[in-house]
Order: sequence, then structure tokens, then C-alpha cells
Amino acid sequence: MKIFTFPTEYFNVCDTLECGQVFRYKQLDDNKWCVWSLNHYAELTQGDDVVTVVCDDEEYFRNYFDLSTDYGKIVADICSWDDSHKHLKHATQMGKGIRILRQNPFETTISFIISANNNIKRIQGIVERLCVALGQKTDFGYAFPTAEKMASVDEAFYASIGAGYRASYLASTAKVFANNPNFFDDFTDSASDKPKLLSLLGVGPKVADCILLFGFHYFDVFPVDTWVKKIYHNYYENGLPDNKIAGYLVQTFGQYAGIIQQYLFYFERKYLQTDTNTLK
DNA sequence: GGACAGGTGCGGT
DNA sequence: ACCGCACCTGTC
Repeated sequence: MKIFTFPTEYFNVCDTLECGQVFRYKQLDDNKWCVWSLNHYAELTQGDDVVTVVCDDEEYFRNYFDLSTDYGKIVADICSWDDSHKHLKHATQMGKGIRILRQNPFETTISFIISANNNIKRIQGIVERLCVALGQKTDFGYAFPTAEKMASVDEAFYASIGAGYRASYLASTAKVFANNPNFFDDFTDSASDKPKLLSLLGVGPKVADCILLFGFHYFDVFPVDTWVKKIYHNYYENGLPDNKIAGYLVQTFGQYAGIIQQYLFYFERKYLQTDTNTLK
């Protein structure tokens, strides 16, 4: 096992894992979490000054946690903007410990197909059962299954792990990836890659934006879900129909749209929600 | 019991 | 292109 540390100012373990970008994590203790990614595993301890990471592959997780990106600059830039109602500035300051993970595109695609019209707890259960059933056993649990393995089972299997009506989407999309192992190889930017993602069954505009943001680290996207719709209507309302909200917010926030989506989304859910249940 | 989950595909205009 | 609607399932 490898061990390394990173300063806490722009790395909060809880906020990074629980802001909704990833589903294969678990809280072990008051200040301790673990996370699985592909066939890798890490345990993170939140200290006052540093986050301590114990993992099987240091290089993998330095990249995964996006440790070479300067979030101090991102936060400073956003906070320097003119923001009349100060909502964005507040959300950014509260969420400055969030880092956008660099997740595997295939794992991200499958996970977010499952996430559609679903809740976190149930999503985690479905993904967990998927890995246990089809993933390779590792020293730390189970790897995320390969496309080939996922293509070898049928729709009934995905229904059996609780995927509901998403079962047919998973069976279909798994086959696409199994038949096209280089599906992601020519991905270059959000504009040209999004149509390729939308061609997958179960991937609509919101899920596609999540894949582009969490799987490819493109920040010029703004996944619009029920929470973002509420945020838009509360703070940015200008009469647009739902399917124009994402484009408008990308235009408004430019190169920081994706990370701002996370700051606003997480702030709204964590601090402003009335239903305290939905986060856990 | 109805509404809600980090929506999408489908059929009808 | 643009609606409106059904949809698995668990939880409140």
C-alpha cells in the first residue's frame, strides 16, 4: 500500500465524495472514507491540515483526485466576479474543498445511466451488486466490470440487480462498448463528443453532461437536474424553457461552468434542502 | 397513498 | 422541433 498526503484547504474528503459525482464510496468513520475506482482502492482520512491517502496505486489516485489542478485559482477567480446576490460566492466558499474527480469514462457512463431518475442510496446499491456479480475480485473488494463481461449477460440480469427500467439501457450500452473497445479514443471536446454519448440508449442531455464533466474533465458543461432547475428558477430565472438552461449557464459561467455546477448543486442540497433525507 | 429520486425514450402533434 | 407521458423501485 502507498501512502501520501495533500493539504486540506482545497481538498475536503466528505465534500468531494458526497457531492454526487461518484457512487462507489463508503464512510468508515467520522473522518474516514474509502473509494473504489475500476480495480483500484483508496482510504482517505480527513485531518485538520492534510488529507492522508492510503491506496494501492499512488499515481492512479493523484490523477483520480485531480491533485495537479489549482483549485485555489479557480475559487479566487470565481470569488472575484461581480455577483449581486452573492449566492455563487457563498456556495463556492462553502464548497471549495470539492475536487472534480477524473473518473474512468466507461465506469462513469454506466454509473450515470443507472443514476437517471433515481436516488443516491439506490444507485449505490445497484452499482455495488453490479460489481459483486460481474467484477473481478480484488484484494479490497470487487473491480468495476469490463464492457465485455457486461455484454455477456442479458437484460434480465440487470433487472435482477434492481436496475428497473434502466435494465434494457445497460444491456444495450454494454454491447455497444463491447463491440467498440475504442469508443472513447477519439474524444476531444464537449461539442463533438456529446452527440456520440447521446447515441447510447439511456444517455440523455443530463447524463451526457455528467460523463463529459466527471469522465473527461470538460468544464464547459452544466448538468441540469431537478436541483439545478430549482437553482436556476431561484437565482438565474430569465424565462428559458428547461432544455435551454444548460446552454445559458455554460454561457454565463464559461470555463468554470462544470465546477460551478458542483458548487451550486452541493450547496443547495447540503445547506438549503428541506428534506434532510436525500443526501444520505 | 402520492410524491420524489441528480431523466430518458417514445409516440403524437 | 416540441410537447406530454409512462416508467422500475425504494423511501418518506
